[in-house]
Amino acid sequence: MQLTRYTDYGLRTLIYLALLPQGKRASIDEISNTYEISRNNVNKIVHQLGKAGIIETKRGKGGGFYLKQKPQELNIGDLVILLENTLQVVECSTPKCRILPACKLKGILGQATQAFLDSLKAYTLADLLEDETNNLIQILDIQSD
Amino acid sequence: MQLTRYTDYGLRTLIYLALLPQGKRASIDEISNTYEISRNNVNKIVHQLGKAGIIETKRGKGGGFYLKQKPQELNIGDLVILLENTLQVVECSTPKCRILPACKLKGILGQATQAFLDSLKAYTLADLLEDETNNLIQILDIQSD
DNA sequence: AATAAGGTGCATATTAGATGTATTATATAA
DNA sequence: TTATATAATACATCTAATATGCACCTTATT
Repeated sequence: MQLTRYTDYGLRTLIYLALLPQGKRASIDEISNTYEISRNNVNKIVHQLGKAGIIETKRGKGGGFYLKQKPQELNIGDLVILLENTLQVVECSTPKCRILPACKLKGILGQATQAFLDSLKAYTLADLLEDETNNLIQILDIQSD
Repeated sequence: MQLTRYTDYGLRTLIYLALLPQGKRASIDEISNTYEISRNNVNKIVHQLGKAGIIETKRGKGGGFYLKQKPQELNIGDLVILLENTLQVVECSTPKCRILPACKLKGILGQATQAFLDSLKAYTLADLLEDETNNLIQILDIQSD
């Protein structure tokens, strides 16, 4: 049971953006280089987050993107739902499982998935930033100016 | 986020076994044909369940396997832990994530995974068998003799 | 016009998972 | 003791989702 790297990278991108100084933009290359992840993947993530209204993107020279919402307003559960392409933990229909009409497993697994998401919904992006002993801003080499 | 088919098939195999009349054995071919799933996959599952002491397997003519424990003693959460090869929902180490030492996501996702498993731990194999309107035994064509 | 950025589409590579084939070990029955 | 039916084991191959690469388009700034 794993989330896709896409989802992971999406959350990391948002962590990066949440740490940017007010008014500053990030670029796809910047995120891609910082985390050493594929430029193309970041491209898609940025595009999706932009369409979802979570970040504001701007094309052209001097363009880039930044968080449109406050970190404490971005719920981790909702973000995972947005980024992950499927949350159906078993595939009953293709090929069709013989016991589908009488199967109680679907419902039980659905409940468990809901418990997973509910647990995540107790946190926001802001909760991913706090840390006492280390410093994410330093690790990510985010400039303060 | 999906469980492997292996896990799904493992649970289906156990459902089948739980419905067998006392003293009767199933074979790999029987399970494989009934659910129309790969013989080889069932082979591996049966082997693993045997090693784990959940079923009793017997080689040779007239061999086969049956549940060693009662359905109400087999916890779904534990079964998923047994069958699923990884429960680490993100891979932080390969390649190593830059923010690993300061990352709070790991813990939050770990909690959510635990919530998923705790939800499953409220059920046993016996809970997968009850159903009022349909009849699993009929659907699976399990003979009563 | 040049340049730097995101947007879009498609091709390719990678990998986990699933399936296939073959052989071995074991047990039963004829 | 031989034939047969079964699980155990090992390894090869196929498949599909995911991830990455490449090319080009669109937009904005200088």
